[in-house]
Amino acid sequence: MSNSPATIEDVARIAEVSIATVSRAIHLPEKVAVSTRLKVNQAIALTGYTPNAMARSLRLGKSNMILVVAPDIGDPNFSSILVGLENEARAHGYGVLIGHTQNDAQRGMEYLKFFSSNQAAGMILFTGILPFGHQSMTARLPPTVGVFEPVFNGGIPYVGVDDLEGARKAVELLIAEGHRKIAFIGENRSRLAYSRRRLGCDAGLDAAGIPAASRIVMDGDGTIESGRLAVDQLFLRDTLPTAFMCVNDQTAIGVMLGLTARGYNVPRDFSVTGFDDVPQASFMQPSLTTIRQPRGLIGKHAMTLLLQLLSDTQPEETEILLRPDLVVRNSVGPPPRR
Amino acid sequence: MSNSPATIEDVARIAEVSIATVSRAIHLPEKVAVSTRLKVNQAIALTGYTPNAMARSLRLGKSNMILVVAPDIGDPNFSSILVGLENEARAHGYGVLIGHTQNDAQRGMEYLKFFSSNQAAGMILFTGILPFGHQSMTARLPPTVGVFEPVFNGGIPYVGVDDLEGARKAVELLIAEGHRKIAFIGENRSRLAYSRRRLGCDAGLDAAGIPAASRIVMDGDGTIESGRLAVDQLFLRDTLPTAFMCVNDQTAIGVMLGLTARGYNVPRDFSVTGFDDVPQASFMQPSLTTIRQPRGLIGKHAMTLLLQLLSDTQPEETEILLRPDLVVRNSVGPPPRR
DNA sequence: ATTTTTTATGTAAAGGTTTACATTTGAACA
DNA sequence: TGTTCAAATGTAAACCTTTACATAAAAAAT
Repeated sequence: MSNSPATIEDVARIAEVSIATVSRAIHLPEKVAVSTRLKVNQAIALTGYTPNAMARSLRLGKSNMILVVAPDIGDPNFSSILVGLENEARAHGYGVLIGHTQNDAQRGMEYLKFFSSNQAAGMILFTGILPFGHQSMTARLPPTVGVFEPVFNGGIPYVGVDDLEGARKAVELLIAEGHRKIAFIGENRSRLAYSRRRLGCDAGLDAAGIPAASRIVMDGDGTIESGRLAVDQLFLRDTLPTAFMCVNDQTAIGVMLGLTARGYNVPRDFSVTGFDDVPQASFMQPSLTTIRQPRGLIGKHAMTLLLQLLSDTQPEETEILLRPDLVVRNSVGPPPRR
Repeated sequence: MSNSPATIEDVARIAEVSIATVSRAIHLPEKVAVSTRLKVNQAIALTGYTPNAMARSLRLGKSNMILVVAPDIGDPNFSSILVGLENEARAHGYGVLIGHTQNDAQRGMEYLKFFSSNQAAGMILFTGILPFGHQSMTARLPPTVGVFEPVFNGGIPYVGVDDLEGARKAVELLIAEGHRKIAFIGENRSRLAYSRRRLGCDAGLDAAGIPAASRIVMDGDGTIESGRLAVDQLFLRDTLPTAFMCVNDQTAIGVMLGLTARGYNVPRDFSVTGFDDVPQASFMQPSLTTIRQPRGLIGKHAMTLLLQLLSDTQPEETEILLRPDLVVRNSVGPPPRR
């Protein structure tokens, strides 16, 4: 029992074979005689041998780590997706590295080093923007898959929820409850997922024959604050909606906070919907009606896709859209009589 | 411009020196003549050379990755601590790997492979229990630091908030408001942080001269559900408290949900305090009075400590306790008149 | 019994670093 | 001018794998 970890050579010596045979016994067991395979396995068990991942990666010219880049690790959507990613990665012998950029291109660039230094084989992008400056145009990108939000620069496979369909379900619920004046909160041109949600909202309103002229759209960046702000701005106008369809749950929370602060009751006076179903949504007062993101599944699929990319299997699909489910809670009711 | 990444040899050729000199120019610049240093740096810039981390780790017998193990990545406390850890790690040339065990010893064991295979140099433990079975007693552990909660097995450095002091601040607020019948919700012997909070609560009650006989303690595991359950059980008894001091915010949320469901108003009928100040706490109705965890700071300190351990610097302190701040919001008021 | 084919194993190189040791260079000294 | 010493650089080994190629052994074919 030496105290430094066992190497393949220790195993070979004990099993009385060459190191090549040990390596083969591990990676190509069918190429080695049953009797030797047995000896090798015993030696491995005896020594507690684990292959040195560094030496392996060096020889193979390929790491077994996946870098997950997010602008904000604290995003309530992030952790469940990460769980999905991590499970799937581990099942295939990969580990997960994380990095957060805080929307700083400088920091993004630093993560590129993980690839040039061979520390990571592929990348999962949590937000739809390549975290690198425009230098990245010259350096070719590592195998990359976007999650949660389509990648703006294009050409990068993406796994997420069907935003358009989800938004449509939300607006259809509001229409079914009798709402006709519906405000869309969180218009944002630079967020592709948000644009799609806007499109879904419009599609639903179109289908219900609600004239474009009567629609209200407020800008927002998806933060609680932006939701609150939108409410304040709306109350300055003369026409108020009866329902707020928010681009995400954070915005919806902001809207509800804004309405409550003004003494209104949700859903009696106004209805509110969100999107994402973050954990918080179910504990609001009232609990928030929203669209569920299948976060674990998104992570799983994205990792599968990336692993395919890494093994040079051309994946058949370049955009996987998962089904969004409507989660009906207590923030939606019929519009008040006027 | 070849398409495979530049190696130290490419740099050496261009700078017209040996690879040893290049290596030294990078790691021991003072050992190399100014003129050559210049040539080397130019060659590095020209080639875009980044040292191959695998080769480096192999040679050094040491990885530059830190494994962060948590039972649940989705824990609302986790992400901010992770940010602190990651910032500090990156500033010292380390990367952060994450793993979640879901309290499964089997999974925990798998993460041990990261060390035997040299993929990680040290470990941050997010919860006070070693994630390995009892085999770990034989294999010696990698350099490890606990965060958020002291490690049960002992002997492992720990960085967290001063739980006792924090709990004491919370209970003192309740006492100052006039409460005398205070229930502690979330007693749990296997969670060291929770035990300390209980101790802090008792200390505050002792100091106020509130007799031990009049105290109420309910078990709980820190989940929302356990908070709700505790309320249900309390209402079966004949003596009710006027205030609920909860072991963490999740529990407090559960308690508030339980009280609201029964038609009571917080803080008019009952007061509630939490612990942690999770993001959700400020958006509850009413917003939750709680104790703030300096999460980013905890991460930073923990990583500093671990880095010291890794460089064989014996750290002077083995337990770093950060100051907990009371965050006064709207869930606490005077007890109702009876 | 000899040759050919198949199967199992071994040998040695390569992957990109770091660093102990050896060598060269040039300055300082006698 | 020749000798000594310090500083700067180079050479080569080591870290641990994987795998192309070579070899040996066994099985199959002649």
